[in-house]
Amino acid sequence: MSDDYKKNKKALILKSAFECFAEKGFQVATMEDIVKHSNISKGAIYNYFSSKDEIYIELMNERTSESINKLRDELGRLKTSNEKLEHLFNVYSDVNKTSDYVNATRVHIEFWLYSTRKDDLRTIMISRFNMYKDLFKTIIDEGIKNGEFSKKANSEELSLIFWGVIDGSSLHHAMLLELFPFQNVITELKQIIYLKLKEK
Amino acid sequence: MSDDYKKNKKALILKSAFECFAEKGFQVATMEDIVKHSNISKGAIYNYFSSKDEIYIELMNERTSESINKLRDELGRLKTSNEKLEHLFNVYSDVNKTSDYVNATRVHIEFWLYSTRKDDLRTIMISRFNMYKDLFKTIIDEGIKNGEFSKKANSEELSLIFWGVIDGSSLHHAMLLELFPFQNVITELKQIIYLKLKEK
Amino acid sequence: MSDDYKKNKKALILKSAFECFAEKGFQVATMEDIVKHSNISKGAIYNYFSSKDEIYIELMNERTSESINKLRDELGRLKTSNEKLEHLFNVYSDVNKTSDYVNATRVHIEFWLYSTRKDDLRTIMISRFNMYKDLFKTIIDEGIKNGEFSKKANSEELSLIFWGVIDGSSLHHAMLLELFPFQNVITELKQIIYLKLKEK
Amino acid sequence: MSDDYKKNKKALILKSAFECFAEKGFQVATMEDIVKHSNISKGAIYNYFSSKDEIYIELMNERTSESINKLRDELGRLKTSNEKLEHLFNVYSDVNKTSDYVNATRVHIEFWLYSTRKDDLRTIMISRFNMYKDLFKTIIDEGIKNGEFSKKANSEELSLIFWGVIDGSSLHHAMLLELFPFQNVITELKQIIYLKLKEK
DNA sequence: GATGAATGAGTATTCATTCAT
DNA sequence: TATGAATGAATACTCATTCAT
Repeated sequence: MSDDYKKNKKALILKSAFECFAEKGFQVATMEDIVKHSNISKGAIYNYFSSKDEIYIELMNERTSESINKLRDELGRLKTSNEKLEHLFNVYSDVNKTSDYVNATRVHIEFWLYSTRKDDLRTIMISRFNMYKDLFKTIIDEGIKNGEFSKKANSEELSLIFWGVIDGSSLHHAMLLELFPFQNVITELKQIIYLKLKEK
Repeated sequence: MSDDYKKNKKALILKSAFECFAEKGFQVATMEDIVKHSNISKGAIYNYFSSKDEIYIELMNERTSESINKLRDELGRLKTSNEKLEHLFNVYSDVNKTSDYVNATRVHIEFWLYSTRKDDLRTIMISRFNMYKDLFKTIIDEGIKNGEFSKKANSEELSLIFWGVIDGSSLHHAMLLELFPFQNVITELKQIIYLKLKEK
Repeated sequence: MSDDYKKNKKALILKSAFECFAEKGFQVATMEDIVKHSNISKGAIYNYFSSKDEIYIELMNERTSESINKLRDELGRLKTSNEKLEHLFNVYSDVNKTSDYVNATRVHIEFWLYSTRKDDLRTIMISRFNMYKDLFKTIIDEGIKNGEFSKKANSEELSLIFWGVIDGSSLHHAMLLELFPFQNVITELKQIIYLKLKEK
Repeated sequence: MSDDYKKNKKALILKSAFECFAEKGFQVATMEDIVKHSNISKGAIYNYFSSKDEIYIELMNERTSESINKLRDELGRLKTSNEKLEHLFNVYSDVNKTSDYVNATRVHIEFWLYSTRKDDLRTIMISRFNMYKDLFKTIIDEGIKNGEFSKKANSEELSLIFWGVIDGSSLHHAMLLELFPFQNVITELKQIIYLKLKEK
């Protein structure tokens, strides 16, 4: 079979797995669920992945890489630090409307907790986290350097605040759904962060 | 047996359960784990709780009630909105030093995700969330009313930002441990929120 | 404590046990059920009976002895074989109206099956069965001897038919309840048995 | 795997289950017993049946259907009401010699009691009972119509007596085994029923 | 004697993984 | 490669019995 065929099949399995994990949670979703959802036999799945854990890990790997690459790509196309920062806020301001985002939140946070207890994963997740952190931090640092932002801004902490709000609010949003004014929160967050960035 | 005896036993079981859930997660921790950890027999545990789920729910109920009551109590003793807000920041600025807090985070967030999928729990958790939200919001609203804070402040969104950072950063902290500068983040958060609260 | 007190308590326990076994069956009813139903503590019950099995066996012992003694007593007061036979038919013709009888049937037949698998009980139950069989058989034999019944009657087989119908119909009745015309069956049985008994 | 293979496997499991239930009773026999007796793994059994209860119910369904179909088939081949009735008596006169019959009795009567307490099963069992009842009753009714039997015969009650003796005696036989003269009882029953059927 | 909390072996059921076809 | 039947260790929960008070 061609490599393409295999890649496709793997992708199909991962997609199904994601949907099953989103619906029930990783622990509760069974291989049988994935079999039914994907219409791929149990044996076939085990030809591509050696365990349920591996599916989980590979799935999250792929999703995170994809998401971070996409972000980097988009940011790379923008010029000013202002534009870049703006873009970051927009991404998360829009994203919440889809019910996909709620599913993604559940799966990602469950995986985050899961990684917390596995040293090999923990290392990976920490470096991933730092990538996200640096994404924001670098924008601020560059903005400071080129005079767009105030020198008083603490890029490290502001970045951690930004990602804290993103993850914390995603968690809250996953529970409250339409009751949670995700967009307003992001807008306000942008405002107060800019108060700091423009502080004299 | 006295009511006190029973209360004590229940508390003992809950404490053990919390520690087991913290170590392995609710789904992975087994009743056998709790038996071994608590030195209380399986049958005895089932005399006090009708299921593993009930242990989980009662455990979280108790912890949340306790925590929110404690907060309210402490805030009730303070006079100005400034003092109250300050207190809230301090609570979460200090709390992170204990490894207990990491455990608590893991268990609480896992329960949060768990509740996301059970309608009866979801209702409860939403009202709990609103209590926390209102705790912060009320301080701001009162501060605005009595002139301590700027009228430009959006109490609702600021509250959601505050709790977003608390929960999001707790999650990040649970992974990064001492690598995560929890205190600095809170300090910075306080600063930028105050920028808004003091805005003219 | 007086012997009377003890006897009373035992009787109370047995009564409760019977009602629990009737409701759920011996295997399904728990000691806890008996505790709740009797308002006698678990420990107390074990002071009077050494096991659930013992309760069952003693309960059935008592009920069977009582029932057979009552029958013998009533029959002893009657003179002719005709009267005696008539009485026997009447007893079972009336008995079915009470819902108590359905309960008794369930418990007795379950115990009968249970005894089937325990050699010590089996011996006892066989001798019990023979007592019932002889009760009917003796009436016929005496009736033949004193000329009330035809010499062609096979007392042994007629007795077995009688008790077969009683037990079989009780079983059917326990399922069909008011749909089962117990009384009609007994009446018809009496008729055809009398056809034989009066055969020339 | 072919449908035949599956049917076979199911039959194998049911056969094993029947033997285990016969030996120990449904409640006492464990899934582990069936596993050992059948040499089929626990998981495999659960691939074919969703619970121990389902095994029980499907087992009894099958056995009853089979038995009633066989009876109907055999009776259908016979012409006169006399021949048909004769056949029915013969079936139960012969059947008792096998130890299989004792096992069947135990399992069937335990299931009868069990159904007594489950409304869905009760409905089914009542209709099953009526099939058996009608089998006998119809023979009598036809015999009356075509002049083979006396008009004085009450087909309904005679049928209930017949099945009462069959079930009651089977129960007695299950306890007394070779001590119970099953054949003689049936012979005598036939005689007295015929006395009625030939009554002028 | 009475109480009811504690014990822990026993039970039905699930599910990740394997493997013959 | 794909299939899905088979495996069996693992798990939540039950309940007869014991025993400290």
